[in-house]
Amino acid sequence: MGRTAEFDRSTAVEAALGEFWAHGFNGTSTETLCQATGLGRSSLYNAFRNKIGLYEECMSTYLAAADESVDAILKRESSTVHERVSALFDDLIDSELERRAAGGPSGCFSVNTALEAADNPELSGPYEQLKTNLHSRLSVMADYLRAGQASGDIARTLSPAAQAEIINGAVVGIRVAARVGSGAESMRAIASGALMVLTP
Amino acid sequence: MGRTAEFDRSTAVEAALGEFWAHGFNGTSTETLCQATGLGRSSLYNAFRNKIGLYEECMSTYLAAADESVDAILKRESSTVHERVSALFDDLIDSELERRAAGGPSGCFSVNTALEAADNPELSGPYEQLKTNLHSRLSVMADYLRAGQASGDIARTLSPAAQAEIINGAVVGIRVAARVGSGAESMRAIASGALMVLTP
DNA sequence: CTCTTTCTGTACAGAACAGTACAGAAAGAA
DNA sequence: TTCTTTCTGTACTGTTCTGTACAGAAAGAG
Repeated sequence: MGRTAEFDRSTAVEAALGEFWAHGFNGTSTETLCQATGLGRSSLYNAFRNKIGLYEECMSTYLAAADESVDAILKRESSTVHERVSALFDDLIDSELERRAAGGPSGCFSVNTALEAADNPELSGPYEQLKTNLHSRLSVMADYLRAGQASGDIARTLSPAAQAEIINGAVVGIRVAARVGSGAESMRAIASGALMVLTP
Repeated sequence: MGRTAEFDRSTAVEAALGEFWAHGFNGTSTETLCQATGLGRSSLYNAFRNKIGLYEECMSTYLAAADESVDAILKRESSTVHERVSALFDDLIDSELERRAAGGPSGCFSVNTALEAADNPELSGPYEQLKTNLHSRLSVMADYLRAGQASGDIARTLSPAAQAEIINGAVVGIRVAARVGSGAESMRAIASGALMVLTP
């Protein structure tokens, strides 16, 4: 059976994610990753193949957690569709503020990756991961809004697909604002703009 | 007086900007910058001090051009405030599509920098440049919208400052969408959302 | 022309980088 | 115990990186 690993894989991935999130792929050295995870070089390369392999696992972990957090809010009972989308923004803004207060990285790991990976063939793997996730998220949101329009919770001024794009755009706007150190009011303003479009 | 330089400074900066824009600061080597600008290492370091010096000059150039382009549209006579903001989005989306068609870098150099520089002390110079520019842009836009509210062109539902944040958020959303390869409809949807908030 | 200054090309120094080789340690299997 | 497998630490390889040294080329000043 062989010697058992001394580290916890998901803890290591979480630590590596923190570094990649803050400093990007090119801005994070393998030495830094060893220190952050507590792993030696051999263990790190043995477990994740190489730097890109580790990055891809960080991305998967991040996307899965993000999806789950959104789903949890959207599936809440006893509230209207509009209220749940509003709760989504509240949750997003709260988590940004908490992460900032805790000294963690601001903004969104997948937006960071999107910008860094767009013209970097080495990162085409994560870039495709991310685009696939974006499309599925937009389509889930559009379906959700379509139901909201049918039930009268959501304005019918624009198509569900367009509204989904607007929500996603606002989420991106808020995360970038967080990254440049904007205050809570700025983020809340963006959220309120998107919500106005949904209000019947 | 000494030997005259064989290269044109602003042409070189433009070429370097293209590389930084596409691949980021960490993703662009000085060797690549030499090739893109056509300068030898000595000339490059002699003219711009170091990699960061060149980057800062790219940033200044980019921000000046962006400011000028926005100002030109906002100062147009013979149209309402609402129409000019709408023209701003049209121009933004057109330029993204054109740049994409021309094989140039998508998205926004300053948003890219914002995300890469946020936790990178080496890039604190450009990061501050960028934040200063953002604040001045928001304040100019808010003043502009305040006048629009007074003249009845712009809805009074939200404060001019909040509306300025919403417009800026939408611009960021559109630029990030462009970076991940989204189509024109996606970008236009985001623009239409922001414009709805401004419509009286 | 000659002198001084500035630019340019080559070649290089020193550091940081991603990834690997290998020996030894740990742990279950037989 | 002994064997086999897997993990871990150290040391290293070759590459790439930013920045510099220096000699020579160009161009105006006197």
